[in-house]
Amino acid sequence: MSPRHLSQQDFDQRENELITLGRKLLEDDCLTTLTIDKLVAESRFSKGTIYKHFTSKEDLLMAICNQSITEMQAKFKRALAFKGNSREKILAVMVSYVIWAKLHPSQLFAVLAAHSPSVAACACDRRNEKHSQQEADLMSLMNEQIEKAIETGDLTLPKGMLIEQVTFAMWSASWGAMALIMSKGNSIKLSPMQLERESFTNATLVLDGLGWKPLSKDWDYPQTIKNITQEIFLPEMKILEKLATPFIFIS
Amino acid sequence: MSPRHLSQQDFDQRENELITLGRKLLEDDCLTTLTIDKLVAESRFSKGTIYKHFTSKEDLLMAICNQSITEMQAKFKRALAFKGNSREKILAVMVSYVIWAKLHPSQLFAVLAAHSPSVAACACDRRNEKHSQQEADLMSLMNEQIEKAIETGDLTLPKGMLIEQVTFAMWSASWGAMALIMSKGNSIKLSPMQLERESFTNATLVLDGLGWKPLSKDWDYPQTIKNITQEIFLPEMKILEKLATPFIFIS
DNA sequence: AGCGTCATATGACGAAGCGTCATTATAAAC
DNA sequence: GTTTATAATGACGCTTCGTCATATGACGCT
Repeated sequence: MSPRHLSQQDFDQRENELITLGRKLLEDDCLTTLTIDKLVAESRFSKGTIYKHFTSKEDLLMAICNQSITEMQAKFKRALAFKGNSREKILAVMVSYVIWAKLHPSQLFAVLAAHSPSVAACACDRRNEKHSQQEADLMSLMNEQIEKAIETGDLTLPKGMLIEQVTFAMWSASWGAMALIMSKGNSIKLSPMQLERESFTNATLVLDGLGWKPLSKDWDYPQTIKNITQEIFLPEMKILEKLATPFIFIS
Repeated sequence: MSPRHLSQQDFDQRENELITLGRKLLEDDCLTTLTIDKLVAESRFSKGTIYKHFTSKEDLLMAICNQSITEMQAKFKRALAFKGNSREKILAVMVSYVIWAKLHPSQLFAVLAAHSPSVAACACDRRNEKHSQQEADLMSLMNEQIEKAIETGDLTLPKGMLIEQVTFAMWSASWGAMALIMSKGNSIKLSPMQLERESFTNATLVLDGLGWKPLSKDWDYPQTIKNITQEIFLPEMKILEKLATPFIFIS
C-alpha cells in the first residue's frame, strides 16, 4: 500500500485528485460546509495523509482556487480566439469571465474567498507562489492584448499610465461587479443590477475612458456580445439554459 | 442588576457597546482571531446575553460592518462639502473612501468579509435589512450627485443607462481596486499597484467613459486630489502620516 | 418586611472541526 | 526472514460555536 518512496509524480497526482474532490464537495454543498473532516471522509486517505498535502483548511481553499483559475484561464484563451478588433477581443474575455462565474458560482465564491488576507496568511508558500504566478499569467494575457492594440493604434496609452495599470483597471472593475452582484443576489436594493449588463457597462466605460477605438458610439458592441456567445461559447450557453440561469444580455 | 423589563433603548445601547467592543478587538488583532468567546471574555456580559444580541458570529460581523459603514458615510458627507465642480465632488468621495480604508484596514476587511454570501446567510433579517438600507443610502448619496450633474449639463446619461448603473459602475470599480489591492499588499506581482493611484485611475476612466465633464484632459484632477486632501481631510492626512501609511498620490 | 413571579442573565455542556503525533503498516534492502 | 526507513493512520487535545437548564434579582402584592 504505502511504497517505500512516494514519487513526486504520484504525490502530485494524489494532490490533484484531492483538490478535485474538494471542488466537487464545494459544488455539491457550499464553502461553509466544506471541512477537512469531510474531505477525509470522502477520500481514500486518512487525515494525516491529507495534512501531508494541505497545511490547513485555508491551504486547501487556495489550492482549489488555483485549480479553478487554471480552468478559467482556458476559457480566457478560447475567448481570445474571437475574430474581431482589439476591443472586441477584450470584451470576449469579459464575457468568458461572466460565463465562468455563472457556470460555477461556488468556484467563484472560493476564488473570492481565497483573496481574503486570512486565507493567504494560512496557505503555504508554495501555494501562494503558484497563486501569484497564475494571476500574473492572467494579467500577461491581457497585457499582450493591450500591447497589440497600442501597435495597431486602437489604443493610445494615456500619459504616464502603464500597461499593467490598464489591465488592472479592467480586472478590478470586473472583479468589483462580480463580487458585489454575485455575493448578494437577493438584496432588494441591488436586484436591478444584472451581472451581464453591469459587467458590460463597466468594461465599456473603462474602454471608452481609455479612448480605446472603436469607441462605443462608433461600434455595435451589444452585437459583438451576441456574436461572442454564439461563435465561441455556444456549448456554455446551452448548459446555462439547462441550469435555468441563462446568459441574458440586454443593453 | 437585571431589571425586570429591559427597555428597547437600553437593549440597543448595550448592543452598540458590544459592537464597538467587537470593533476594538478587530482593530487590536484581526478578523480571524475575533471570536464570540473573546467578545464574551472582554465584555461585562455572559455568553447567553451576547447571543440575545447576535444570532451568530456572522451576525456580529454584519453588525460591525454596519457600524463601520455608518462612520464611512459620515466621511462621504464631509467629502461632498468640497467646493468644486460635479466631477470633483465625486472624486472627493473616492478620496474619502481610500482614506477610510487606509485608516481602518481591519474594518475594511470586515466590510469585505461581510459581503460574502455565507455571512449574509447567517446574519439575522433585522441586520441584513439594515445593511441593505445603508448601502441604499450610500447609493442615494451618489445618485443625487449624478442627478445634479445631469441638471447642470456636466453629464449626459448614455442612452439606456440608469442613474443607478452609473453609481454602481463607480462603486464597483472602487470596490474591486480596494478588494484586490488591500487584501494582498505583499503579492509581488501586484505590488506596483498603488491603492491611491489605481482608485484614481479607475475613477478617471469611468468618468471619462461617461463623458462626465470636465474631461480629464481638460482639467487638472491630480491638483483636485491635492486640494481635497488639504481642504477636507487634513486631520486624516496627519493621522495617516503618524501611522507611517501616508496618503501618497503620484499620478 | 416577606413572598412569589417571571423576565433576564449565566456558564456548563455537547457538538463539530482543526491540526498533531504516537503508533501501526508495509515496501524495499539485506 | 529480519531489519529499516518511510508512509499512513486515526485517536486525541484543543478551540470555538451555539444552546439550554438553572440561577438571579427587580418588581408587585399582601
